[in-house]
Amino acid sequence: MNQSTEEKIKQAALSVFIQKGSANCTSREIAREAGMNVALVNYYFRSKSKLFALIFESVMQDFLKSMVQVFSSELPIREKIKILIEREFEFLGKHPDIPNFVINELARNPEAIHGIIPVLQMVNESGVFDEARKLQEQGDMRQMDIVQITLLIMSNCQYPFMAQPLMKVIHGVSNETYKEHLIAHKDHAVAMVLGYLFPNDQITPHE
Amino acid sequence: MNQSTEEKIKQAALSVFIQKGSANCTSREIAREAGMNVALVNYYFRSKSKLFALIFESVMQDFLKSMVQVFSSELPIREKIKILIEREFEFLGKHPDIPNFVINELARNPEAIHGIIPVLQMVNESGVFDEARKLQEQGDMRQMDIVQITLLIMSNCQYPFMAQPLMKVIHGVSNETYKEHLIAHKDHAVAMVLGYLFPNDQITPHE
DNA sequence: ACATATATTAAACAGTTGTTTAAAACAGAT
DNA sequence: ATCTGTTTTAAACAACTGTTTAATATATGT
Repeated sequence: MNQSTEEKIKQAALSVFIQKGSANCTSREIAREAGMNVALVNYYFRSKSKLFALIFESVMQDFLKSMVQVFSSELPIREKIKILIEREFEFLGKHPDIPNFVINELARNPEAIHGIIPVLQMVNESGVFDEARKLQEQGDMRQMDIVQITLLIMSNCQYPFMAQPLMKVIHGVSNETYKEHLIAHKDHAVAMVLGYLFPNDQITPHE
Repeated sequence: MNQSTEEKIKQAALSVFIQKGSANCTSREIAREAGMNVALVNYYFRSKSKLFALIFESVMQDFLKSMVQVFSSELPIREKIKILIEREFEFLGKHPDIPNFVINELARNPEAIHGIIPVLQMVNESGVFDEARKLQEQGDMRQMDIVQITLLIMSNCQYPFMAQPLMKVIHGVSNETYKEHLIAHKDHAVAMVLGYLFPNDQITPHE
């Protein structure tokens, strides 16, 4: 509970930025959420845009960290993909607003681009994609570009969370029902992606 | 070229709203894009939010129209899904910003909810989901909830367009290269979704 | 030509925005 | 207690927001 003022502001900014986006929230809103005066936000972080840059960078890190970690582990490729998708669903269950936030800022906020450099560095250092390519060459994996493999996995993980408001209204289901659909969808995503990437496997390994 | 003032404003509003979102653009910006005075926007549409409601409603219509149309056709189920995905890619190729726009407004703009009622009506009247359920019962289609089938299809169509800025920066590819990836991805989406929904088919029917 | 309704403009309105300023409250050291 | 540096506050700043007003231009019908 004994949290420094600086940390309180960061946490409030994280919450407000993700919920409303950088353009649709005010400095005063962040200050109110942190329970203090507006001037303090600029006292600690110079400007709203500098604070945003800081927050966005850390969100980008969290957003891609789990993916990178799984791939630098020593598991067989099928397990890696399975665990990757499961981890992604676990992460998104806790932070369902992050994909929309990230994609939206990247598309609409020119400043957001700067927050990406350290993430690129992390991804490159991890050698994720090189390893994926290697596994693809030596194995029975379907031949397709790494970009598209990434798309395959991320589409089926992130979109279901991003589209929650749309899906709820189209199908007229409650929050709770949709959460159950999300849980069930995880298994479909694993089975479908594995089934497509490894067409020679008869039955997707279960459990 | 002989376009009425009202239509000019609508068109400018459509463009600006989709590019920047309802919260991140100004009435003056819309007026400037339409080449006229700010006051005219309110003269024709009363307020910014009324104009937005109008635009959002029509975008929602376009957004879901093709999907509904395909399903009320008389094709066999596999063809329906294939054409549905291909149409979706065609539509998104022309309007890549719409999914992000729709999902973002629904998540962050309370007013956007109102724009959905006529769309719901359209979807209900079309009987899309009832027919999908019927096809599922009588055929060899994998048993899964309609919500999840919708998710399967929309995820693999819309996300690749929504994530374009993210993917470009992660994989370091140009606009043109990514466009090629999108084209190639369409076939993967068709094959993967059909392969998963109809597990008894040996090989996905090709062309 | 004139009268009337419509379309368009520049200017103003009150409220909000990010940011700065100057004063106050607080801490710790001497 | 006094000094010193740091934290916090209320108030102010100019710029910008959506919206309105009152005046001007344009079109239309007679």
